[in-house]
Amino acid sequence: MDDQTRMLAGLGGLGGLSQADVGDPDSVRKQQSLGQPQQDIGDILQQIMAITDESLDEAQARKHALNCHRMKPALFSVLCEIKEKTVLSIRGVQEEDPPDPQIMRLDNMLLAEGVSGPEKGGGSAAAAAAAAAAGGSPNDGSIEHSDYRAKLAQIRQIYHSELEKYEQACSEFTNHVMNLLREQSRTRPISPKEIERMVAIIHRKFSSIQMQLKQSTCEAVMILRSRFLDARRKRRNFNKQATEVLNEYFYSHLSNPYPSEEAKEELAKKCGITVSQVSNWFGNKRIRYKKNIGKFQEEANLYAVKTAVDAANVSAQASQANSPATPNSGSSGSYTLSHAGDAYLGLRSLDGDGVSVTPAVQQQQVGTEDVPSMPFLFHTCLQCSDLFPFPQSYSPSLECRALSWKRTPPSSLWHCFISFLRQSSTAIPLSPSC
DNA sequence: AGGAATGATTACCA
DNA sequence: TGGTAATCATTCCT
Repeated sequence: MDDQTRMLAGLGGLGGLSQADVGDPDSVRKQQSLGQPQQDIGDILQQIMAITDESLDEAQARKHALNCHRMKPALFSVLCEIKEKTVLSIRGVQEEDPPDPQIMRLDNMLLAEGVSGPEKGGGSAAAAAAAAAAGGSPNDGSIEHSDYRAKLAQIRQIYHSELEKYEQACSEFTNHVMNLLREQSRTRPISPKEIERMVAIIHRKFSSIQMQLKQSTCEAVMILRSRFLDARRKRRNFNKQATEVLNEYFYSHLSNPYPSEEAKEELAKKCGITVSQVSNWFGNKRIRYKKNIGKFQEEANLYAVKTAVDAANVSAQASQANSPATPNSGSSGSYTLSHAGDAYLGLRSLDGDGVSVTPAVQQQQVGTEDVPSMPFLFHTCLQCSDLFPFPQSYSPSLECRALSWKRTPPSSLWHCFISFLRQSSTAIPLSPSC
């Protein structure tokens, strides 16, 4: 019995075709339709047994012969078609998945945190952003910053190595399955489309594993970040010198305690803190001062005197040098003199209903505020308290609280203020116009 | 230990 | 975007 014959004998299910009929599909149909007697189960079993008795070489040879048979492609495609129509069509609908929003979110986050995407500066940029958000000092910040960066790099490394492993496993498994299916497609109906589908299923499975990996990585980054930020919350008070510099600026700019970006930078440099810390400090100071001007009176007086003395010293030095130029007129960096302005207010004169200030103050006020703000006025009153004994019952801060710093005070408060001045004129000599 | 002081954060606003 | 107001969390001081 040659291979061809034996193979055909093995194809008993096809209806026991004779060798002469095998090459002709029409004769197959004809014989089936004629109701040719089916082989009984015993015959089939016998044939199966015969196959198991075959040697490997024989089986390979038969397989090869089967693959080469000219009927095979036609039968294969018919069976594939039937399979496609019955089994595969059921799950063939949900083929093209839209990109999972969850994965997109995770991807974006990993990219933003510098875990995925290009390595260059990724982690450090995120760390810097976190540092900026936290507004930590540059000195201790650098230590924590590098620590954060190192940990982030570690997470990044683990993430990438795991991702690589998954991708490798995915591709290996896909190849394996593809080869297996291709191999099997020689003996059973597996269309290329089905193989593609199988590959897609495998990829989906692996991408769900990847999503878990991404989720875990995101969690790790979040934990790291929160720890990093928590560490930064552990604040330290600024040193005495820094506080002094900030207070000096604040009280010498009491009418407008809003340092420009340049001034903030300069202050930050002087104090050894960040610009955002300067902003925080001024934010806190303004609000706390405004809330309780009385409490800050002593401090304000202290700085007013200090600044005035400093100004006087520099002025004396300038006149000693016989220089006609205004001291500090050419300096854009230092504010001590050029803005000593408000500090002089404690020593200023009063004239009429308006406020007459020293030339230095006038220079500062013109163009910034035509009308002094309420905290400014009340602070002035308090600074003058040695000269003007205000009644204890009156608390300017109560009125001030309701007003924002720069808002022009309502006329009633102006009148209130002026009436105080009038009352006070009995205590000390004032010009009749007061 | 407990309150005050203070730097940082957050929500909201213009 | 920068400011205010409230609040939190930590440090300082008594």
